[in-house]
Amino acid sequence: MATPTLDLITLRKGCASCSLQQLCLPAGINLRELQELEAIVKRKRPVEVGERLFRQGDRLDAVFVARDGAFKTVLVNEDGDEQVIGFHLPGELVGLDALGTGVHRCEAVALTRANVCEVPFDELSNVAAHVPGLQRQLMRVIGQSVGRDQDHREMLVRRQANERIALFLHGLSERLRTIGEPSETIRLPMSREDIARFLGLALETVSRGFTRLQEDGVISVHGRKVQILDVAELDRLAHGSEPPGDRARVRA
Amino acid sequence: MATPTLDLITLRKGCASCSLQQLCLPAGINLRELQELEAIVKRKRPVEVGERLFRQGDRLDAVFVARDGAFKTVLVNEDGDEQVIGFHLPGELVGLDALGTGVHRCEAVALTRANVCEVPFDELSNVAAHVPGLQRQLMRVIGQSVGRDQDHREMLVRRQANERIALFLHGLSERLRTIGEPSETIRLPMSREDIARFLGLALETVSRGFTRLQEDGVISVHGRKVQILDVAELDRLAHGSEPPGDRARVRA
DNA sequence: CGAGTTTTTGAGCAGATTCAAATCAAGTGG
DNA sequence: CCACTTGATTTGAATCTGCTCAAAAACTCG
Repeated sequence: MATPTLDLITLRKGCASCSLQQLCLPAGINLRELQELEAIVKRKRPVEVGERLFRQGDRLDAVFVARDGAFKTVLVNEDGDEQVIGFHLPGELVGLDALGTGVHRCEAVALTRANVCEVPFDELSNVAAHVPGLQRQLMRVIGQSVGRDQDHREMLVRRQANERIALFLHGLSERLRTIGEPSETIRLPMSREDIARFLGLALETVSRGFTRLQEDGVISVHGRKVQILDVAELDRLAHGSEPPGDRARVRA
Repeated sequence: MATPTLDLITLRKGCASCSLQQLCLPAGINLRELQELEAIVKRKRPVEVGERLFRQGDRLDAVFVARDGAFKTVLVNEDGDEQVIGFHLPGELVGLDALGTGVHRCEAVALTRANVCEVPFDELSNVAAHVPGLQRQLMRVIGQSVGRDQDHREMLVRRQANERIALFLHGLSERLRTIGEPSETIRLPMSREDIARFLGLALETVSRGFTRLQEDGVISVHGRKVQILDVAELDRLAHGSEPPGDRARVRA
């Protein structure tokens, strides 16, 4: 319901006019090079909720970027239960998990209806090989992806559920801001269960965490609609300053 | 105490005769290319325990590979306590964390006395740019590094301390095997505290976990000397099949 | 062999999990 | 338009795991 006209434009006009241009692969290359990149980018019909871009064990043949919508990448273990290893917002590459082995270790599932660009990996490598700007940018987006992985781990090592949740919301908000979306009034694309499986918590613990943050006046929650009321406080909680004791008042 | 003669050899003869050749950057390139790579590799004097290869905030100017010994990479937060984000065995690249921003997000600390190869990153990029085999291999080792990050996260999302510990030992053993070291009789290069900070647990919990595994006959522990007695069982625990109930016997 | 460090062990407690039930949101079909 | 179904989220109560603090035991290394 948010950006139907935009989609049409980007669909027609491609990278050059895409609002994500500065964040995505095209960043920092000139027009001629852009055309070369654009020649290999495929724009597919919208992906429906629950559809997969690739599955575990698939050979790496393309990387994907959502122009809108959101994805999760999950690891399904032999018992059939899934572990969420990442959420992907527009402009963030999906599929880099296969770089090492050439085979996907996880699968990418659409959390919302989404439009994606598909970039065949071999061709991307080829173009990158003789377009230094793209090479560099590719390295950069890979690096950013690694950075998000590290952020994830920073959440997971926190021992307090509330810290993990605060860090999660904080990080999500930051990422929304960098892609130019409202970062304080959020409609979460993922369920509580997804969040729980992402944070290594029980679903109920996530729910309680949200409630707790609401009681403390940090956010307001209505199902998946979350509003950040006190950015500074969320920040503080995320970076795990004081233990939740009542010393907070003393220090403040 | 383990490989002093080997060090001398690799020191003199370089990549071509290094036992890690097949795992490290040189894998899959021909002799001429190897010489080109070798020309930029610096081999430094041994690094002492506790020495750092780089610190948080340092610009990325080189990546490192240990020929022997071990490193940890840590993140030190504002409160001064450190989070261990990785352990690095011989042949595994250290320093890739800076790919995204060009600045190191973490610091690399020697856990043992170690010999390292230092590869200036710019020069590596240059050589890689016109040596496709190296380019590919670079991607591969980056990918492997990403893979190890994912393994780490797989540990961290586990909610049971014992599962995390089992997964840790299991993964370490596998990695030792791939570099051709004894994988079932291990001398851990890291302290319980390092492991705890790596797994997001209290140090005591790690210790108890080891003890528990020993009581169950899966491993035998004497301080840092660990012997894996029941590989299959460790595997099973790591992949978190049945909850520790007594159903195990029924299924067995 | 001692001093210092690392590891193990113990006891009590706080926080997260589990299981269960209630509430809420959003469709669907009458 | 409303009652009803279905799925998601929240809340409650009891249990259990892992944490903290404290002390003992085992290693390391001059």
